[in-house]
Amino acid sequence: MTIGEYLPFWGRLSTVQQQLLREQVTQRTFPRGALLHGGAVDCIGLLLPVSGQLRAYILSEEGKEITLYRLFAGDMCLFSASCIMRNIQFDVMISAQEDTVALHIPAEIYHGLMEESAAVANYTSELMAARFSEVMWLLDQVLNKKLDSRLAAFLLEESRRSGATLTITQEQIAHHLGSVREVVTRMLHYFQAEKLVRLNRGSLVLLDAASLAQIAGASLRDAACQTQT
Amino acid sequence: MTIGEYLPFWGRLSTVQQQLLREQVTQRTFPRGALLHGGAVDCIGLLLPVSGQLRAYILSEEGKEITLYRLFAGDMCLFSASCIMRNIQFDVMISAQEDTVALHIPAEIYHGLMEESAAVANYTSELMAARFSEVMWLLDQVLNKKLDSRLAAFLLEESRRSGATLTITQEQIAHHLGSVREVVTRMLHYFQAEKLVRLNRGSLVLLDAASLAQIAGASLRDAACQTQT
DNA sequence: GATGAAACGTGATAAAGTCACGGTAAAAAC
DNA sequence: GTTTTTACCGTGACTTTATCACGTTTCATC
Repeated sequence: MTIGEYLPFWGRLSTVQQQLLREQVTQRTFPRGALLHGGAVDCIGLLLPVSGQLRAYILSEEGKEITLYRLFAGDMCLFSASCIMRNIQFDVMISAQEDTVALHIPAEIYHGLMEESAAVANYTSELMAARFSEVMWLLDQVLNKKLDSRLAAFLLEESRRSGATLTITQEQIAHHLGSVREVVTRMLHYFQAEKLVRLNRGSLVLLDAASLAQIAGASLRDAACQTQT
Repeated sequence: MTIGEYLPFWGRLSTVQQQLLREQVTQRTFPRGALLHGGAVDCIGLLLPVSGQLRAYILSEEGKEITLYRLFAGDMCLFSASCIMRNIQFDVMISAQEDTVALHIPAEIYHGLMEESAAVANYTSELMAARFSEVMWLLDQVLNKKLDSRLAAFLLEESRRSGATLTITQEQIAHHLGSVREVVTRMLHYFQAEKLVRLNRGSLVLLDAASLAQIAGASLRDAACQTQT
């Protein structure tokens, strides 16, 4: 696996810069559940997931979580580079949702490239704009949508990746949505009463995706938006 | 007023680029309440407020608003440039809170500079990071803070600019906070009962800033953060 | 099979948003 | 200068979501 394929600006780097990256980029693996960034964990540089899944989220003092966005193979993880960005002082947590392999670019290296190369700097802008866009979408959801539609949309999005059976606890769902377990439990039971899902311990099965999609309404991002970097 | 003073990257531009800006940048004035961007209003390029105040906010289908951030003299308004940024597809509204004078850089000009100059591209990144940071702070507030502390913090921040008497309607306050008038009304009456404020039609007076600050708690950004660009 | 932890269930209460009014003061119209 | 209109404010009833405080079930492990 060559580095260049993961970096859109590769072709616009000098051979010296390309050589520098080839020497400095390393591959790292993170076990499911590992915390990659946030809290006490220091700045580690930039990450490019090759396989697996990373999750960016914020964590309140009381332990409430909400997922900001998730990163899959090929997406670039900017916030592991928050040290690069002064002006970013909020604390985003990033953890591996599955066993994840990622390419690692040390922060100083990337920072140096940004200074030298307009292509790299512009790529960084676009990347940040993409993440910003996702967070704005989230803010709109939190403020203006009801939880049942957000929950239905979440279930449908998950099932796009893993099929009708989702292996996830109700507490994890609540953490994704920025809600709490009790509320998710009650709502899932309402869904079950309507024969939209079947609940098990630690998993659930979607029975009626069409009705869920109707409840989800505008909270459901279409598949096209998902793949955007 | 020279353009260069408003643009940190001015010194790192070529004389040709500087000349281009001098020719293309114009001064515009917007009356209080004018909508500068969002909804049907098209992309206008980049704005640099010289005096006055701009407000960026989102608007739900039902008409609920929340302020994302505000821009004062010297801040650069990125989102009027969302056409520059593909990847930004959410709809941020920007309106003049007061009569506002701003320098205007046409979108194509700025876009061209970003392509050519790493300094401009990096400045754009930093700017976006700063806005992103503000929105993340807001998201945290919305999710994790109670409305009384957010309201108290808002009143204190406003009074920093305009003194103890705030000329603002309860509905406007609600729009800043992403809440609704009724809730703000009830909470303000609670504050009045506690002798923290005195309410009038279309205005209110802060009576006990210290107690308000205590209610505001962690929702109150300190003055240092305010001036950051 | 006992034990402990993780996951789930549920009722009571509180905070905030929604709905539907109605009142009052200020501004505009005549 | 009154009348009319509009913007702003007040309030009760109800819904949604969060919080608190438990209890129950399932599962792995000794």
